[in-house]
Amino acid sequence: MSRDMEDAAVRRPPTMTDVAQRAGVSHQTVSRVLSKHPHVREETREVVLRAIEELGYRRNSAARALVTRRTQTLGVVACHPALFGPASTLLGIEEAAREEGYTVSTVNLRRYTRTELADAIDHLQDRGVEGIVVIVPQRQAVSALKELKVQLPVVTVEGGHDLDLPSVSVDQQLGARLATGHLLAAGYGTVWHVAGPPDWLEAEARSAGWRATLEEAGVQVPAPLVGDWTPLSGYRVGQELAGRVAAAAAGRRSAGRTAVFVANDQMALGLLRAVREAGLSVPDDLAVVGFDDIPEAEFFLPPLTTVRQNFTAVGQASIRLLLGQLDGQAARPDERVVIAPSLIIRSSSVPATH
Amino acid sequence: MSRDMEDAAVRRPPTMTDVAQRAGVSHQTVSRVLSKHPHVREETREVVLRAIEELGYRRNSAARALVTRRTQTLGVVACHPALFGPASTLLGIEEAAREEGYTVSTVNLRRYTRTELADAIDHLQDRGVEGIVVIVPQRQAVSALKELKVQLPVVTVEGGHDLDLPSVSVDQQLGARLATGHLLAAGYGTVWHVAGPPDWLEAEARSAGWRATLEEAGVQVPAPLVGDWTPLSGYRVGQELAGRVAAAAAGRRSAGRTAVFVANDQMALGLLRAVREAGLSVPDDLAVVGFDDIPEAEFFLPPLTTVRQNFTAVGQASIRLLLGQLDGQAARPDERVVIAPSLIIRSSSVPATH
DNA sequence: CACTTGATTGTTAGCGTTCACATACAGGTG
DNA sequence: CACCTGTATGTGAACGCTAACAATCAAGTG
Repeated sequence: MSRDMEDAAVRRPPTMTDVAQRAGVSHQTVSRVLSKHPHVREETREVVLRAIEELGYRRNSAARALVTRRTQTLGVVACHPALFGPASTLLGIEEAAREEGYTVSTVNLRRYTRTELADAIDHLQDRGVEGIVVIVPQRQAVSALKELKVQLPVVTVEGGHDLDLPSVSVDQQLGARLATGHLLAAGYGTVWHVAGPPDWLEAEARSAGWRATLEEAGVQVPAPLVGDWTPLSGYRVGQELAGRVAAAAAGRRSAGRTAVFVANDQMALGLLRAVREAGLSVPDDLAVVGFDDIPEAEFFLPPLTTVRQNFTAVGQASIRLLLGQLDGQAARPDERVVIAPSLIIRSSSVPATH
Repeated sequence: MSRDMEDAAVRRPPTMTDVAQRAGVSHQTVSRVLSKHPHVREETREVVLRAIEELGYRRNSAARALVTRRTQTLGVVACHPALFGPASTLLGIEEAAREEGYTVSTVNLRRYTRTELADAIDHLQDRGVEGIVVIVPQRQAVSALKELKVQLPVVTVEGGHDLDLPSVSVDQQLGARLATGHLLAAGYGTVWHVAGPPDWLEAEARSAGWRATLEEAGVQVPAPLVGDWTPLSGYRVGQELAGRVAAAAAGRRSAGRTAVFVANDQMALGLLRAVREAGLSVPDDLAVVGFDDIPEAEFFLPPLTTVRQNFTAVGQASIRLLLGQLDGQAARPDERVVIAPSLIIRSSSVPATH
């Protein structure tokens, strides 16, 4: 009985003191070896390392965190992590963090309500993360975050730059300008626009970039159509658009073919299907440009011209900013990183007759 | 100077003792309130809660973990987390874990070498996770894991059931049978197969299910074509297949149209494009069935018949198994969970002439 | 009324680290 | 040779919490 209990006690993981005992040194020397302190004799170092090896010892992270006040953990709040963009960003963040010796704890939200966001941040703070990256693509979430007044260092991603927090985002306006400009340059008279949901900052910025480009070119700005990022919404909008294009084609012959800039690739996919079903040809009757460059885009029918975002860079930048806040005690709410997207030209925007 | 230092010291987060002092009780009473111990007078409970509120106190998770020996954290090792399947599984895991009061730390691998896997698991163990979910879709990774002999509870996902570890996976064979059977039933004489990379267990199982179904039906089994999951590889294979189908069509008229079961939706997309470009029609000249039901599949041209996997269920099951191991001390390596997939029929496999 | 019982609170001792400090010894310096 | 300097080690005290054990008091019980 007493023996059993002893055995059970022995089975618990070895501590630094156990290692010290085995190596014939003090626990502090073991600690020094582990933290690569310079003043340790090579011989003792080896003895300690051998003891560590033999016992299968690993430092207790909780004890370490307790005394150092550092958990070496960062939190991430994400939404829609099964979509290509968010998932890629998440990957970039995790890799960059691990590179710097940090672990990442993620909380995924189904919807972006104030409560859910608050709960997520609470959860992470309770777990002792040292800082948080919040992916806040929606206006609603941004204002919720503004009211929350988190005690920890926070970096926002895709949340615009209105907040008094360091932020990283892709230059969505630029992306929209590249797309729209490309279509105008290719000789299309009009560029329609299928926008994302109104409260998404990315949707807004892409709309704004599209509109500005048209205005600057002195072209009339058609009323934007609105989708919700899903292929289905793109399909529905596409049906409507196909109708208008067909009517226009019947009305004025050769008045300059029309084009459409769709706010993401998934909606563009749905739109392509609708256009096909309407018996129209892409790009001859309607040129299409998307946004995101999901892996599938190259194999759409036809292959989709689109705007590529460097999600890895976004992830890396957000970690850089967060760690910057952790090191330099002072928060620098003015730090903004803007990543430039690039246009990938494929056949959905290049008429064969060209 | 000394005042500054005092201020800095004061600024550090309040402890349980601070709360106790303010509430006029012992720190232990505060602890009892927090852990919902029954024997606390309602009045004191309120006083304590108010003090907590006023000081903005939160429990120090490191101190808690140190004494309870529980970090309330689980680790996940994933690969290709930007792909739909893995990302969805990850999401399911995180949600299920959070539901149970656990936090999830993720490590993403670029490639599945033994070293990378070992490093990832090491990293997680160093961080004190209580258990690990490993998504091991490749044979190579499974054998690496076998040799690793991790001390912690481990659950494998999509790693087959050969390991002496609890495991969760989707019944890939069944999925392949549903797909192949559906095509045979629809009257297609032959079902080709585009397989995934050979060392992927999912690819193997899907091949096996396809082969078995054909054999059971007494149909000749064509040599499988092989891709690497990417749309590009599907495109290349599709070009080859289109050539054969065209040749066959020229040779024997109406000898029963052919069909192909592609091991994932992305390759199916590439294949669809190749078939189109070859001037053939899907499903009239060639019926296509995919696997995964990615959100885009419904909007392919034509909409893709495919096999849907319930990734959320996979995530939940893996957490259930892992927590089961944590509670019931004894590891139960015999626990297997198999999730049944379902066939989603769309027009890529239903000829219009039908 | 002494005696058990249960509710409510407090006291003390770790958990396994790191940090600050003390100690011991070697080699140079005046 | 006393004295400083730097290297190499050990000692003791936190870190902030929970668990185990006391202690106190009110309410029943025989």
